[in-house]
Amino acid sequence: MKVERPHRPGDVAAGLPADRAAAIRLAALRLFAAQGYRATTMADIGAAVGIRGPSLYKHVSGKQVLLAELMLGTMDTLLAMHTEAVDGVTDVTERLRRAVEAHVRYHARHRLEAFVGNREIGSLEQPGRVLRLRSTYERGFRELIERGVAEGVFAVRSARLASYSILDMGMGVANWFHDGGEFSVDQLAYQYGDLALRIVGRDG
Amino acid sequence: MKVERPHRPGDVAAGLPADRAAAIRLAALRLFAAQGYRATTMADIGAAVGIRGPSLYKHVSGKQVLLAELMLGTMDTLLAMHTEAVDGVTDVTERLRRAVEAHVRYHARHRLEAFVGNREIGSLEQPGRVLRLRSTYERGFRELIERGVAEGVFAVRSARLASYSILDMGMGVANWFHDGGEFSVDQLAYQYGDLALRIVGRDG
DNA sequence: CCAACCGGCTAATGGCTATTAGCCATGAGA
DNA sequence: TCTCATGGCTAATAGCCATTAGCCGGTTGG
Repeated sequence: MKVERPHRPGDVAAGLPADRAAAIRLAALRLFAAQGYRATTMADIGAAVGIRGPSLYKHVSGKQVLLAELMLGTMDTLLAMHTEAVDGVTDVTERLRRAVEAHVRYHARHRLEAFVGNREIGSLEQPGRVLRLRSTYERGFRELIERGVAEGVFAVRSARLASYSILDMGMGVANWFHDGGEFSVDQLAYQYGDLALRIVGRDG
Repeated sequence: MKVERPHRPGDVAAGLPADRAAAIRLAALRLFAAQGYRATTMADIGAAVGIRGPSLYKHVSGKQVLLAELMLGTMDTLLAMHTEAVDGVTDVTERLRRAVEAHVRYHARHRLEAFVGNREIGSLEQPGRVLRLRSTYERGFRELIERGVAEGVFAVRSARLASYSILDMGMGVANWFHDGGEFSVDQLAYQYGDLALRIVGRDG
């Protein structure tokens, strides 16, 4: 019945999943984002890839695992982008700019993942690992701002408040960004970098 | 069985609800915040006020109505605080400061309402009214920033980005604030006011 | 004193859901 | 050609849940 077209390298870049399991994960992501985890049924996910609910179990092991893998992958990608952006940069201003740009880029490019990741932590049966990764990520920003203050380059009353502000405004991007809007991802990242430097009192 | 202690004026201020219906709404708010709307059962809400699920229907008309009233009340309060804060203030800098302070005060004082309001819009069967109120609220900030730019007092590349940033960082307060922490509500409001003025390029 | 209401309760009702069991067609490899 | 893994399917399992129906003890206004 199904004509299993062989997978070509370009497909992933074009948004077409390589195999059925990947298609299922993508459909789950979209549905979790649009309706929420609990409101999404296995039948919904199945319908989105053209099969019935129970048939999903031939490819993935369950709904909760789908969510858990999604959220772990999200945090891994975010942390990887952060590390790569900041790697080898020692100047604290430049380092903050790059960290914020990576943060915003992530939330614009992976808006559904970010959206689900932020809303559905409570739906995770074992949120510990995800929460730990998130703490690590947040701490990186706070410590960077503290360093900038210690070096006399930044001026903030509270590094904690400044880091929360910067992180929260970047996460907000996932709520409204869409391709083809007023700004490209790069423009957005740059402008949020500016705003972040203003927040820490260093807008040179 | 139940000893209906007469209600005294101080009770509301102490967090004790005036009547059973109010107690139910408060329990629902807490549970919706902690577990999510869909994960919260009528039995849960009943247990939180010491009765069984079906008995709730003697006081409220249903789960969905509980959520809808909650979210409408949330937006009404937020808009009322905003209006009261900026009423009669014409100077654009001062007006922005007061608007931001009201915004942050709301998200610190009513963190559960804000939390639920932001997460459960998708659970509302008729979100139109809430979304309209939210748009109105956002527009107020954007137009205020545009005015500041037009007057040459603020300097931002995009009033839209600046307003989103300010709103998002204020909303983030609802995610971590708790009484007895490092900052009081007033301190928080003031500091976020400063950060907002920095964002719009006016940190006088 | 008593009738009616209030506000509990338990027992349906009607529906939905994740997951498992077991069946079957297809197609590929031996 | 035969076998068997693959990946569909439907039916069954084992719940859970919002809401309604109907019962009943206590309180209270007349």
